[in-house]
Amino acid sequence: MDKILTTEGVPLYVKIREALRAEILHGNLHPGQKIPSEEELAQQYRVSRMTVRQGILELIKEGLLHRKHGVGTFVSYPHFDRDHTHLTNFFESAREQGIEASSTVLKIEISPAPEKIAQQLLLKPGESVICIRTLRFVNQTPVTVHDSYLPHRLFPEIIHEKLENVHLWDVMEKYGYRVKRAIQKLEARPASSEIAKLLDIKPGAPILYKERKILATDGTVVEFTYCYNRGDMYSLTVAMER
Amino acid sequence: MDKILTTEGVPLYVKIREALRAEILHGNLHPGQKIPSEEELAQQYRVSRMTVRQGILELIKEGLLHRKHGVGTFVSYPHFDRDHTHLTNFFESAREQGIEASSTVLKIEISPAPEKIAQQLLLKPGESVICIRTLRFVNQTPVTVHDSYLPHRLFPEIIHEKLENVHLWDVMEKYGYRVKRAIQKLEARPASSEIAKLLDIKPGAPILYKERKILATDGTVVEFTYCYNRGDMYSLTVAMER
DNA sequence: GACTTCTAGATGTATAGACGTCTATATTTT
DNA sequence: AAAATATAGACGTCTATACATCTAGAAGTC
Repeated sequence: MDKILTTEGVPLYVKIREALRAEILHGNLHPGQKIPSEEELAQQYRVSRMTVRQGILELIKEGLLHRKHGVGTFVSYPHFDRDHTHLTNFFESAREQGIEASSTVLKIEISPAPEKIAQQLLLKPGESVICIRTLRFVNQTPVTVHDSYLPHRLFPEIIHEKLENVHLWDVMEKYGYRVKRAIQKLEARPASSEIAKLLDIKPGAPILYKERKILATDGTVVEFTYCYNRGDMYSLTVAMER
Repeated sequence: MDKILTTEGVPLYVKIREALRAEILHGNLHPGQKIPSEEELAQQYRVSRMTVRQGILELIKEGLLHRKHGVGTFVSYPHFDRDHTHLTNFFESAREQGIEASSTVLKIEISPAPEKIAQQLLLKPGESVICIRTLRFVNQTPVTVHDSYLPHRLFPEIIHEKLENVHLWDVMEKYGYRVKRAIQKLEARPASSEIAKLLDIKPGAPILYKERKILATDGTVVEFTYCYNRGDMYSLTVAMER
């Protein structure tokens, strides 16, 4: 079965990588099965072993294949993706789980960006930002306080929008920015008296504290938010890969 | 400055990778700066270009370097280009940041799996598991308690291994399992008196609590761990996509 | 001055071959 | 039967070389 790969302009190792991926996806190679050795594939596709190797190594990095020195290369078992890698919208995921969710806006104002915010949003010092403090409820119980900062330049009219019970991200889409990626830093912190009062808990009670940077599809930083989540009513599940 | 790397048993590309890492960490190469070309490094270290390339490519995968076709290879800016959103090995990432890390084993025993553990590890009820409690230190300060559960069947002799100051994942590799993926559930919780004593904090102080399931490259569940991290000394950064 | 073209330097792709190291299995020895 | 040993197969490391492609800046042209 000598295969000749004729498409031009595509590197050979990419063709081999994709050929292997197709074999796996179509079930010709199934999970746990050993694939042909580098040498065999090299002969089959009439390329050098190093070229085959480069293709295989990329599939290993992706997690589709794995190998063991001196033994061989094998197809990995697919992992059940229970939504973990994905960024979810508070209202959407609450609705999916049949939970009642709502939100109120406690404050909204325009002011010059504090230094840290300017740095995170890639703004010039003093450029103006919209600051929005919201309180979110699950089944009428307050669970989260958000202090969000958005570049005023990108969303000039947002203060006139209805923001109650609406997700900011949906509003952003009206301005042409679709949320794509979040980078979140997580810590456990004691509740300050201010936050404790809002969340109806004791000062010092554990808070899941998040600093969150949101990027749009084009890479623009559209939001920076401090999140204070009630420790006893909030958990976050994430998947990470090596 | 022709460098001869004499240590035996270590691949050349690893030596070059570590030499470059050292240059960056010690500030001889600073963020944004262009590093010597592959050809120059090859001559400097007296190896072939492909060997240099392999070392560089690994640092790029780590996020320490980045490159542009036709231009050159550059040192990344920390906390900006550098990707700290991947699953990291405690000891490796501490070393990369120049932080002193250590760990001790408080308990190790073999017992039948509790129901929840069996479910998470995909074991039959009552199948035996290895339970390991470790305490991790950063600069001599205790920061994390781990209660890890591994299927006994997969790692029969692990209780005889040296586990102090060694990452479990490195030991697992001896048994042919390479860690690939983690699914982690995060919460903020108050410290129990037991955990508080171990971490040298007050009971009730905030803990970043994690339940962590670890999958190997072939998809096997190799570990389930409860992690108790000191809230004031531990943070986790994750990236999520829509 | 503005535009186009050329070129040096850097990374990207690809080859062929050599030898090292690891693992499972078959073989031999005890 | 059990243990030690040898071996074949597969991946891991490394070299030397060649040419392709990309980018920034230099050189030339209008």
